[in-house]
Amino acid sequence: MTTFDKVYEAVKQIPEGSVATYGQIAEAIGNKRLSRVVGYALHVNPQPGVIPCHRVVKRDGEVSAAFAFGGANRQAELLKAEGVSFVDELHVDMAAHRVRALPMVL
DNA sequence: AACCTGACTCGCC
DNA sequence: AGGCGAGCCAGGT
Repeated sequence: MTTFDKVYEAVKQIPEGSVATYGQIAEAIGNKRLSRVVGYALHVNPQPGVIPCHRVVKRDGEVSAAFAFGGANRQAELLKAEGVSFVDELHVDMAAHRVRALPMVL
C-alpha cells in the first residue's frame, strides 16, 4: 500500500454531493502535511472515472486551476451536476457540502 | 542516485 | 493582512 493508493482510497470515500479538501484527504491517510502529495496523486490519476477527483477542492473551497479534465470550470460543472452549490463560479459552498469527517484509510 | 518540481497547507514575519 | 519558507511523496531528467 503506497501513499498514492491511500489517497485514492480516501478520495473514493467522499459521498456524492459532497466535497473534501486536500488537507482532509491527507489527514485521512495519516499525515495532513501530505496535502501536496494528494494533489500530485490526483494529477497522475491512474483511474479517471473511478476516482472522483472533482470532489476534492482547496481548503477555502476553490476548485483547482489545473484540473485535468478540462479546467476548473469543468470541475465546477461536474459538482453542480451532483447537487453541490457554489458561492461563485469557482468556490464550492463549503459550509453546506464539505464532509464533516473523512474515514481513516488503512 | 541526486535534484527539481508539482491539483497544498500552515506558521512566522 | 499579505508574503515567504518549510514539510511531505513520487516520478522524470
